[in-house]
Amino acid sequence: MPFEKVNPKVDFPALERDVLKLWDREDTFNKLRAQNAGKPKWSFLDGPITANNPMGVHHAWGRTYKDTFQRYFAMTGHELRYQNGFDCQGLWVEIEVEREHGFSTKEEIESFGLDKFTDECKARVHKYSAIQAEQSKRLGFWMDWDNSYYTMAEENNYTIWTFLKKCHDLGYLYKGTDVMPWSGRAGSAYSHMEIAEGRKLVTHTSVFVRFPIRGKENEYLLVWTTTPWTLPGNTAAAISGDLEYVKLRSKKDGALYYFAKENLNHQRLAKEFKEGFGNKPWPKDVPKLKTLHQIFHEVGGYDIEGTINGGEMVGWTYDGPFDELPAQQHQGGYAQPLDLLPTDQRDWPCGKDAHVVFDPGKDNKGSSYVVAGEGTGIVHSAPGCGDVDHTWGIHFRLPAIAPLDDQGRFVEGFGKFTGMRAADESTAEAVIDDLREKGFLVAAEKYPHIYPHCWRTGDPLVFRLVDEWYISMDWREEIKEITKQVNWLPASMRGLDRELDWLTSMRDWMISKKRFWGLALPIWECKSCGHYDVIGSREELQERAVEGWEEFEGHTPHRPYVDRIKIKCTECGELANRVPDVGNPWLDAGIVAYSTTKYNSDRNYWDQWIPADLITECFPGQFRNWFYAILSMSTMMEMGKEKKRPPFKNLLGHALVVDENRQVMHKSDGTAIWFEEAAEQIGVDTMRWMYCAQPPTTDLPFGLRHPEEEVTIKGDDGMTITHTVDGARICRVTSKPADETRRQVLMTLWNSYAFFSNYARIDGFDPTAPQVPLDQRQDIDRWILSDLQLLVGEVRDNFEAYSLSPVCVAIKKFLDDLSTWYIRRNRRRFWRGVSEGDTDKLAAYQTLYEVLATLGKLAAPIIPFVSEHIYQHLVAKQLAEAPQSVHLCAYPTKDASRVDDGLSRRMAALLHLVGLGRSARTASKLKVRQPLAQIIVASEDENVRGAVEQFQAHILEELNVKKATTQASVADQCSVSLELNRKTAGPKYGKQLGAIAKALGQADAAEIADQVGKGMVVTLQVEGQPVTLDPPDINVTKDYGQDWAGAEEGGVVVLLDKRLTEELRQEGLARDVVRFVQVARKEAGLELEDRITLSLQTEGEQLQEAIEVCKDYIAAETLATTIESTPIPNAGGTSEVKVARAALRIEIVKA
RNA sequence: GGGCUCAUAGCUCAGUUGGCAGAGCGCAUCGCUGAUAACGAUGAGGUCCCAGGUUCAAGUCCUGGUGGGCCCA
Repeated sequence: MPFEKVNPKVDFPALERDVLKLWDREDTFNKLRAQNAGKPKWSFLDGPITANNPMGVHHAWGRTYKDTFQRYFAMTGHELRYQNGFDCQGLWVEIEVEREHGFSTKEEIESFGLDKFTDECKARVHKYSAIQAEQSKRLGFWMDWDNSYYTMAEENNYTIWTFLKKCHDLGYLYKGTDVMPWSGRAGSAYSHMEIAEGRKLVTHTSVFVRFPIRGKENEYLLVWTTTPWTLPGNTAAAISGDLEYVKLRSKKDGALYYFAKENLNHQRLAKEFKEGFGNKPWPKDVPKLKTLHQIFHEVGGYDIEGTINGGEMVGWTYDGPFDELPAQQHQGGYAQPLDLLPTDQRDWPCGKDAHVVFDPGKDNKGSSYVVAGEGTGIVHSAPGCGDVDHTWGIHFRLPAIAPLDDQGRFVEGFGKFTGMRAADESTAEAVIDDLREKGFLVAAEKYPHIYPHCWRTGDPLVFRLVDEWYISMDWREEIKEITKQVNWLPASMRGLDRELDWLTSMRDWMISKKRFWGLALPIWECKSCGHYDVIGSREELQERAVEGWEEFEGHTPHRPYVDRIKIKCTECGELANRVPDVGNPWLDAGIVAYSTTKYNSDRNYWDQWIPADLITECFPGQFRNWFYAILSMSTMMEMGKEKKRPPFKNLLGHALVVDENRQVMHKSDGTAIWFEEAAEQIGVDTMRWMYCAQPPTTDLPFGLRHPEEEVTIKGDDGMTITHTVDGARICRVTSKPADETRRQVLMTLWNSYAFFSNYARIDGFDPTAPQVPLDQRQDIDRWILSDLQLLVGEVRDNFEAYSLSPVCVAIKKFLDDLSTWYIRRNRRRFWRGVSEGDTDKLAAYQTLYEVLATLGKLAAPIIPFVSEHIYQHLVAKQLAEAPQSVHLCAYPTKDASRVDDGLSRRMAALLHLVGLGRSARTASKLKVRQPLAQIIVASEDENVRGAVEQFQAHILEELNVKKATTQASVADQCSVSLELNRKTAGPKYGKQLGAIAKALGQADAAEIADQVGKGMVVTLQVEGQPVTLDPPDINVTKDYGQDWAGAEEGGVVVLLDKRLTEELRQEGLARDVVRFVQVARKEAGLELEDRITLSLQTEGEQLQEAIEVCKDYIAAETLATTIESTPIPNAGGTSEVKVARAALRIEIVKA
């Protein structure tokens, strides 16, 4: 079968779609799985992708890594699981479903019906997991798509139950109260893991408020807060014993204020006013903040009446700003009923009786909790509204007044505030108005700051006292031990240190969320006695169920059905209900090393696949999220075993995909690039190469989306694509890195393939012909084959080390050598006519064939589509017994016997000296088409001299010279200058170095260069003392006369003879003519093998003479049967050019 | 506030035990080309963030500062 005629202009996306159809038709993936069944296992564990939106190019980096490694380990003969994962449960899905229905509160969901709501969440997950699967297929991601795992699956949820029961049995599960960041709209607390992701710069109204000190006339504590809504919950005032406080007498009303002395003239947010907050500027509509001095000065001035140490204020009591509210008068705090408080808190005072000045002391790192800073050095403390305040409250017996319900609104007991949303600015205004009326307000101002927001709804978070379920982290040392067993890659990311850091400092893990769609926490709590049980499996639940099993049976363990089940309290015998909370979604993803590998149902299977060999994910965030969850949950599952297994052996992280200007891309402003847009405009192989070649530590500047430029993509069979699968309009995507990749890698490979294929077709090359033995092939053949073996070794080593970037570097370098040296140097072997028994031509074909076929296999895991296309045409269609797909082939192994180090070294030397030759020509403005009489190569290095000898023909041709000779030195053909080699001389002579360099500059350069050249020790007089220098201590540079063009580097000197004879000049002109004729042939659209009649007409005498002298040469090069000097009638192509300033008219016609 | 980390060409980044400051991209000039919208050569472009210190010698080691990033509080 003849080889394909290859068009150098290739449409890669179209080619990729064809290859996808081929794989589909041939069922290639399943053949691969069958072929590898029973072989040694290579285990990959997929981190679940959130099945809530279509894929963008930022997802494709990790998925390319996953596919590339799977393909490599399949080709090296391993059995794989190919299980993809979808992350299904959690608030993010609920939010989208809420949006579709226009819900904004939890009540609306409840009246809609929990059963219908969770069904819709499931449906949404199914919709987007299907979309993501289709997109992944287009990326070439080979997975067992019918066997993907879903974190909402029963096995996943029940395995988490197993985990939670283990935690409970070991005493790590507990119920606690805490003040948590809370989203009113989402109706949910946020774990500390999530909060970091939603910080925004906003402007709030902050207030200075005065608290009248009890027992003193007209004296006040001055406090400051950015959250006025917390003031109704005020319980105490915190100071620092390390601070000095001023007594300031205001002239306005004679009131005496206490606040930290440092704050009087403190320039608040002065730096932010000038420089902004990080990369965000100071908000335009917010004036510069006033100092306290200014505030008091502007209302009539003040006097300072002395200072007092903070410690002396401890124990003072004061009147709170909202003591009239019922909430302030409720014993033990508000709004919890007294009998539900922990017993030791039931005798605590009510809020209004607790108003005391106290010193909370220092945190665990030794710094004071209260500092002067932005406020007044007196901190308003509300244990029901603040995180740290709550901790203080427990320690100092300060009751918590919890004002908010689960929607973030004030509950009963707060007077006119009841029903208001804490996060609304109007609530702050209402509080401020009230304070003003009652004479508590000193000043209010606009205050910009970074404030946490709900990362899904965008609403500001408030702090709310809640019951939540926690896993204590007292076993963090065990998690660390497992963590240390993992190989964290890339090493420079220091992943192990970062994870250990997190494990050291993390707080107990809050695992509950007061929502609907998620893991049902298997905790059944008895209302009457407070006892709770944790259920570890479906079977256990059935056994314990005393009510509701019939309703539940046939449903997944989700709300609302699982809530129907009641069990009998083991303590008091009453009915216990499931706590309504659902689980933190990182529990869902964290269990997959156990759930997806059938830990509970087929322990033998788990045993074979865990620990996984590899997981790979995007780094940012995952130390606190998936990495943390999977490591800690796996550790718990291993508790009690003698030898604890890590869930995986290697973890490979990578950075983010950003736009070309290194900005994060956003869906909201249209800059996020959808997967299809990129795939069809850039090509998937190009993208895959970009991802693999990128150092994993550095963000990948992918490209730009132009939301204003809509494009239509021409698909197969006249089909056009205008929208993504999700209905977004497809827009133009540009990418300089992709263009570069396509040009330098894919096009070079394609062109090399096209070159081979087009000539092999003309010549009828038969790949099954007996191989020309290596020792009968040219040196350059054995060189490229030797380098090919070295490449195989290097690529394999790096794949095994999970290091893709060096694989790409090595392949690209080889491809470059192949294209710009091997093929370039051997073109004439392919051009010349076929003749019987021409083993040299056959050797060239066989060499290039082997290189391309092997290269295709090497690159197949990274660029599976082009590799497949090339393989199909070079191998599958040519050799009947060959595997049907490149991906069914065995990955190449290094054959050390074909490596010839000496040859590789000499070829490297040759490439170097040819480069020097070109640079010498360029420097002397002698273009390569102009033949020169001779080249002299001088070097001490025998590889260089050997190269000149061995590759004589290549040097003559490549540098267009008539003769090449070597010398050990060119000392007598040049003038020299000297320089001291400080690297070698420094350690020997130390302080004398400067003086020696000076002496060397003054010495006789020629004489010393001669001595150095002969390897002699050089003696210099330095400051009256003799100093001896070894030859390596002196660097010699040379200058050559006007007859020679010289270039030197690394001990190699190349000299080109610049003197031109008449003959050389004519030959140069003839080569110019040939080149123009070739251009004319190409423009006339002639085929490579077409013969022509040629006419060359010129007035230039020298040119005419040159054409005459070199007629045979010109004819042979241009396939001209005759060369005329008169016009040809009906010429197929004509052109007017200038050769050496003479006009030349070229006419050609097909012969 | 604490910890970690980074600062080198217009851009992105290398820079080994301290020894003549580099690569890729971009730009300019020249060249090669009947596989190559490719490629090759050359050039311009530097306060190696600042200030001290150690050393014959510091981009590199030490101290202090400035600025950015990440993490924790």
